[in-house]
Amino acid sequence: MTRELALTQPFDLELSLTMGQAFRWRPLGDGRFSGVLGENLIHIRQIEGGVEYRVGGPDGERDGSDSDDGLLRRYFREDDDVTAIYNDLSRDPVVARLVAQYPGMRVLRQEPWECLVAYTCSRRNTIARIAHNIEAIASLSQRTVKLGDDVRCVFPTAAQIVRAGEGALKDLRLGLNRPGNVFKAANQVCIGALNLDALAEVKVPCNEAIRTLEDCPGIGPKIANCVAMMSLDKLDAFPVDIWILRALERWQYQNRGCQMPRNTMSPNDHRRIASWAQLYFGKYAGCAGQYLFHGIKPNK
DNA sequence: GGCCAGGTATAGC
DNA sequence: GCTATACATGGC
Repeated sequence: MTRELALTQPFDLELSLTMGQAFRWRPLGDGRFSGVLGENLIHIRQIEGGVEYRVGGPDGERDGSDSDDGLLRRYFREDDDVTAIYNDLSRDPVVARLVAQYPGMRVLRQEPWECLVAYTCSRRNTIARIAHNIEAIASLSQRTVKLGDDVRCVFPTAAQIVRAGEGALKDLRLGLNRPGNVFKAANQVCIGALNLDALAEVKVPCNEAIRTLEDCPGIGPKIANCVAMMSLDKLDAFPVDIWILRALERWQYQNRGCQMPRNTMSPNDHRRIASWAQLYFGKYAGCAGQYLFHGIKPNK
């Protein structure tokens, strides 16, 4: 059964799903996208005034419900005041231009654990290969969800990854992300040393969440900021990668107070730039960063 | 082959 | 603190 969901604010489904923040959406070729959200396999496309979607679970397609609507609204951050965010971001002329050019590019609210693993795989990697890595890791759950002919794997819990073992991860060829990193992170979550849901609470400030994440082996400032922004509701987090550095340089942000790193970027350089960005772009600095990332990346 | 891709940990100063 | 370097894998 196809279900319609009204979305009243600026929204570009394809751009939001494919710009490189989330890695489990595949085009089905007819304007629809297939993706796994928790225990649900979603087929979705944009229509006038919102989206229409179908949903499947372990036993195949089922009727959508109000709670599925809620799941999608939450994922798309429909609860944000998008126009207010855009107005706030438009204090900067470059971001203002990008917002006008790409309206409706939302920051998706991803699952923290999956987001952490995905960005742990992002070191010196390409978006296509991160997606490939994530699908490989998903297969470790051995739990499928179905919708018609489409069969996908649920993303494994930290406990399932620990159970699968370090050797299973090694076989997946995760590149610079040593298998040990994902495995160690899974262990930290398993034993409760890293409680991602607690970090998502409003009372936990961005910088505190980031500090906690950085205590985890294999997680540095870039990944910590990504996880905070895209899964822990800290829209002021500001991940700095080589594309953001290029954007800051290309659009001359040195002239707006940004202190660029001299050579290779140290954790202190990252903290300095993130602090500047939070002052300069404001409380939605992460959204500004997402626009800079999209604006600077080739092959759009 | 050489270079690059959403970085991080480590060892040397 | 800062800097250089190793790290794993695949595409162009």
